[in-house]
Amino acid sequence: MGITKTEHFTDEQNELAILAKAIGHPARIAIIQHLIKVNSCVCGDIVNELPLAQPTVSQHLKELKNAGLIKGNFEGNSICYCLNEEGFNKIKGFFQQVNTHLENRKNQCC
Amino acid sequence: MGITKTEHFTDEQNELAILAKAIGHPARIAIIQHLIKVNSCVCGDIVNELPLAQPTVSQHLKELKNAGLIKGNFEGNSICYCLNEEGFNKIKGFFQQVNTHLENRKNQCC
DNA sequence: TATATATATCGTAATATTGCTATATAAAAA
DNA sequence: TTTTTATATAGCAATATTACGATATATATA
Repeated sequence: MGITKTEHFTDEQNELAILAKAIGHPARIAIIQHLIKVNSCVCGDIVNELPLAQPTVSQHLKELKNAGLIKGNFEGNSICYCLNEEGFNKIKGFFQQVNTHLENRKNQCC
Repeated sequence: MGITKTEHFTDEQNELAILAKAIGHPARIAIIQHLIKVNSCVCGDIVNELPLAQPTVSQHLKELKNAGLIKGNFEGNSICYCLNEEGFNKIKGFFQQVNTHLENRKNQCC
């Protein structure tokens, strides 16, 4: 098929998957890393930073935005982008659970 | 195309993307959550836990294993799965950087 | 050894993703 | 108002992913 059976999973599981999937591309990792470095910048800077055509970058930005991982605001002629806490806070809890688990389990692994 | 230009990104960016992408499916989130809950279990338990056919689950397990997020060891007739610290440790640093950034930036966002 | 049980692989259909060129839109500057 | 600059969208080709039934493999038990 190629179609994910989202209806059989919980909202939380689907939401976490959407967030992780959005992060799961090297171009989008690069965008996030760049925004960490410069705090905020206009779209054009990201286009210059990446080895991809402008429409492709625009598409990646859209996906990050839809997932709630970045925000974009008009700033004169261009659009200023920065990280969106909301999205990252949602995944934070998941990885904290993983870490707590990994720290607490001693040699109970198979 | 449909082909990611991995050669234009750093090894770290590609590695992080592979890990996030592996997590980016509700079935694989469900598998990880189940392993957190029960510490370790055999493949069949996961098949029973998920609303997917056995070959589909097997495929998801393979992807998590290839990404280094779970480990599987023979245990008699069946295979025992548990989380693999290695993979999760690799993403940990990335999210720590994100969190540090989000905490430190005040209203410097656009 | 033969059979049962557990898991993986093959092959395939449906759908999604990636990346591009061409083009549209929208704000700013001339 | 026209032009420039910045970003988004449409449309498309190549490739990847998801899911399944059928089947292979591999260990354990009888």
